[in-house]
Amino acid sequence: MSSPAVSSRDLPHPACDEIRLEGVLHALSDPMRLRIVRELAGVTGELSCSDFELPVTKSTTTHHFRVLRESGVIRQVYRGTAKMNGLRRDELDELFPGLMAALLDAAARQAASPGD
Amino acid sequence: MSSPAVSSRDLPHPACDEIRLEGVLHALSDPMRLRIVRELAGVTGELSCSDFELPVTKSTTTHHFRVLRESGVIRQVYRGTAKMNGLRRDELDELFPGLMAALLDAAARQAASPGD
DNA sequence: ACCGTACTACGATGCCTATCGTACGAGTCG
DNA sequence: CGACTCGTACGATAGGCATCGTAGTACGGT
Repeated sequence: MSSPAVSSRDLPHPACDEIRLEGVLHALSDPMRLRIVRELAGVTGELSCSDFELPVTKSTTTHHFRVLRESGVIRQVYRGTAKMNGLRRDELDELFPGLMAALLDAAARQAASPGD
Repeated sequence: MSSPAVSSRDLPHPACDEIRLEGVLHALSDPMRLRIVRELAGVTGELSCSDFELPVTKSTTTHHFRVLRESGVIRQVYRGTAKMNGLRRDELDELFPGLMAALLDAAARQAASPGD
């Protein structure tokens, strides 16, 4: 099968009105998580956790994805053995218009700056 | 005297190219500091540390202002016994265009939302 | 010189968190 | 069923941090 069905085990996500700006900023203030979010923003579909090549162990990776999900930045769903991740872009844009765009642009600028 | 001179004791500030996005986000991910920044953004001039009425002790207030300064979000200068604080808005705008505007707008929306 | 105000320095405390390793559960494929 | 992959859970560890209280420094005014 090329596209396994969504598994029954689903994960808790905060509702839109439970997403706190402080939580989002805290989630993005970690270099590893900012990197994950930038990568997610750069593709159209979803990415599995193992699509990321991060310089940390799998346990730590799991931890970072959970922080992102619990802060409301990403949405996660099981598809087979894989756990697919997607930015909650639409919801965040409605909650905080222009914020994600400005953040992603800022991250891109910093990554392109000579100091990097 | 209505406007005492700037004191000789000056404080270390990061240069523009030393300001890290992660550091700025971390600084703003604390409710107390976000509140300080929002207040600073709402006035034209500078504010002394004691102009803020925060529900923490002065030691803790000092700590928060230092975090904001060391992350590059605010500029601090002694004027007499007072320590004046101002947003580094121009520099941040050049570094990360639109970021502060989006952040302040997001904070304002959250503060105006029913959940608050 | 003295006092009061504004802010700091330092130590303590309790909590949070980024990281790891190992052991385990869920699903897919042979 | 059995092997393999993906991701989780749990415990440990080390470091960071928000908070406080107390003692101290710098400056301005009397």
